[in-house]
Amino acid sequence: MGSGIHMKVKSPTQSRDAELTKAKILDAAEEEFGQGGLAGARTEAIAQRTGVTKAMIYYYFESKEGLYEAVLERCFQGHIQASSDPTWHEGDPAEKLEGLIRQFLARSAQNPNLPNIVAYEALQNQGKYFKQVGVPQYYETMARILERGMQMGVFRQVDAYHASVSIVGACVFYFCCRENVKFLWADKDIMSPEMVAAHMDEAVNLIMRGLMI
Amino acid sequence: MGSGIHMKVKSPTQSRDAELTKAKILDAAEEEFGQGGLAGARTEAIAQRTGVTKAMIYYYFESKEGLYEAVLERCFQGHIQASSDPTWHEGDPAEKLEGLIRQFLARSAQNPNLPNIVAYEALQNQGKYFKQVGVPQYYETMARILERGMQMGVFRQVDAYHASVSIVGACVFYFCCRENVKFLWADKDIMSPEMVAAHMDEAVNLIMRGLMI
DNA sequence: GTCTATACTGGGATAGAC
DNA sequence: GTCTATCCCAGTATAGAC
Repeated sequence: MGSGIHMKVKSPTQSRDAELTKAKILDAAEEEFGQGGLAGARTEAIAQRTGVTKAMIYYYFESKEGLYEAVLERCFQGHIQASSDPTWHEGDPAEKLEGLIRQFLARSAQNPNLPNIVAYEALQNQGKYFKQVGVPQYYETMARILERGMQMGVFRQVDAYHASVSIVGACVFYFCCRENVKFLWADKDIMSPEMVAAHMDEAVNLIMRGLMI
Repeated sequence: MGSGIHMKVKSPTQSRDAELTKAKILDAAEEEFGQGGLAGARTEAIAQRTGVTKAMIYYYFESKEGLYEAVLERCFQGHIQASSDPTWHEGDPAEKLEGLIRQFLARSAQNPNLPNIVAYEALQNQGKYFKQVGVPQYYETMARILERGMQMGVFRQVDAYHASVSIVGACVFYFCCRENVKFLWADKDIMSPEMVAAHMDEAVNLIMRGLMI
């Protein structure tokens, strides 16, 4: 998963490994940005999580914004790469859409920072960095599956973009507003595997049935 | 709507009207909290919008948190009062649910601060103030309509709470993440009446069809 | 490459005059 | 009831030693 360029075998056991430090900063930053967004995150907190000093952050990423961009690129790479797979546009559109949605839900459940960052990006930064990283193309992929499904008579007639946004909303709201809705399940952990599976099934059913002819 | 206690008829025309000042602060604060949430809002900005000084905010609301609570109570009062209307639980459940959803969408469109505050509450405050103000009961109302619809055989069998969350998500995501998705419509204003109406129809159709037997 | 120390700024909150 | 002035903490960013 590393760049592979840095394969020094004799690297000393001491804490002077640039790639490792960078990676640790990115991990900590993702967590912080997930909690406060770009504006709310504290560089001091990121440094403390990482175990280095604030100065290191500026040494490697130049600014808070630079770090934020690096985090965004790294953590939405999965979504973006997945969405550019041409096989989404072959075979049964209903099956493909369900696959895309389930993958999306699985990623959100596995890393709850992602949904938070999505919401914060819109609220704090007007989606500026998102556009830069190429997230909008994810919606394009979904819309294209919908278009093909309509042409093939699998889906009813909808506005592909509006529908895509509503679909993503039905999936992601549970995660990014989990702190608001957790009160509905006093005795359960909202991110437990069982609860996540239940949300997945409910959301997928609502969406797929909502689209069928 | 005022307390009624303060009914001085001979109040001078000069700018020394407590109720008016309070109301102006609340208006400005709602806007600011909509843009930055509790943590991100700046009291200085609220004061400037209002045309008074920061000191006034503390004079009337004691603290930033106090102001925030007052804003929340005022601006979600509509949702909460509406949801406690017993007539939601009479007549055709499908019709009632659609009515509730359309009302919810209309309110969100009319005051886009609401969806933003909803999201910020979850992200920044873990829904703490929301619970205080009684927002969770809104979901209870929706869940109850769903339950009755299932009993009557109008809706298919779903988990009423999970479904409610997905429904709200499908409705509200368009608004609170409008800055992320605006790029999908390069030439249109996402909050224009036409676009809002289109979202409404798509969301309502997706949800209602998704629930029907 | 990593640290300590510090310059600089912004923002919440309060004291006290009017 | 409203203002000005100010305290003080927190947070970004940098300089410079090691």
